[in-house]
Amino acid sequence: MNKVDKSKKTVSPEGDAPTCDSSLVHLEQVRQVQSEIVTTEKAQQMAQFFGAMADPHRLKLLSALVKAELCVCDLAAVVKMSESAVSHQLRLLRNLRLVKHRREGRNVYYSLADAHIANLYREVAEHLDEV
Amino acid sequence: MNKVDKSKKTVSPEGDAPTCDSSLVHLEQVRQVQSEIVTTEKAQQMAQFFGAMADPHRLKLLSALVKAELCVCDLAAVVKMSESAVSHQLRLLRNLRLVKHRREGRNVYYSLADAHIANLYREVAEHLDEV
DNA sequence: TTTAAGCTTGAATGTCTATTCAGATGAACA
DNA sequence: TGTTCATCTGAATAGACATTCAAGCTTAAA
Repeated sequence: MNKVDKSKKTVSPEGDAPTCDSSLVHLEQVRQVQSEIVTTEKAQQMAQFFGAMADPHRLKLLSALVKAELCVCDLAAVVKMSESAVSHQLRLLRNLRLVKHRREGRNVYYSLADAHIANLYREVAEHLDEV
Repeated sequence: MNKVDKSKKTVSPEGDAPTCDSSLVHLEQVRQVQSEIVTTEKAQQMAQFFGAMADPHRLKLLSALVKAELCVCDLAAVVKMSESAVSHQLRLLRNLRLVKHRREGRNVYYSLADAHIANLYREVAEHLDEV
């Protein structure tokens, strides 16, 4: 998770002819691919999403929530973190819509936002077993 | 992407009885879930993987490689980064087996390691469009 | 209405990460 | 063999992130 595009490097201005700073082996292909790749905005959005899952503690929280809806103090106990730390992480997951929450009395219960998240989690877990 | 488990917090030692530092609303459920969640090792492995996709520049590289096999200088041109920066990022992706490479003369061509990566990429891209 | 439990929050600190820069490697070509 | 091109690498700097600590809400029970 980082900023992005405080970059405007010195790369061939993609303007004309086979000019280039440090080559460009396949100019045509570069142009074509350049027009097809993901936009910076979308890439940032995706990076945020992947970033949310790029932390062992958050993955443990998610793997717990795959099993059951749990309140903060229980989650803290399950993953052995302080409640404050868990709360910070849950806020992040909440902001990115990976989890949702509801209040019941003094407790706040968290659960996965939707089935996609669980599926994605499982897919990667299985992918890594294959390799 | 971070270290993990230089943590051993002060949470109920999960050992015995209904003891607990700061409550524990559902002791039984906590025990059960605790036995079912992902291991720390696996969580770290998954975090590394997600971490590899948690950067806009790397996502652009991957989205380019979804379209075509490309050499380093072309990739640099496509995503408008220095070749050095691209090389650093590709090394990371290579180490985590997201991409593979082959040398041809003085050029090194990169491509996606397998179909899983492309699928995962597309899934998340689409998921984010839904919301 | 006091007190406390459950959760959230902001600031501060330590750690990790990405880029840049300079230099090194390996392959091709003169 | 010497030179150039394409890529890689290590060190250093700057920026991002996670946890802790202390304090602030909100709800329920005394």
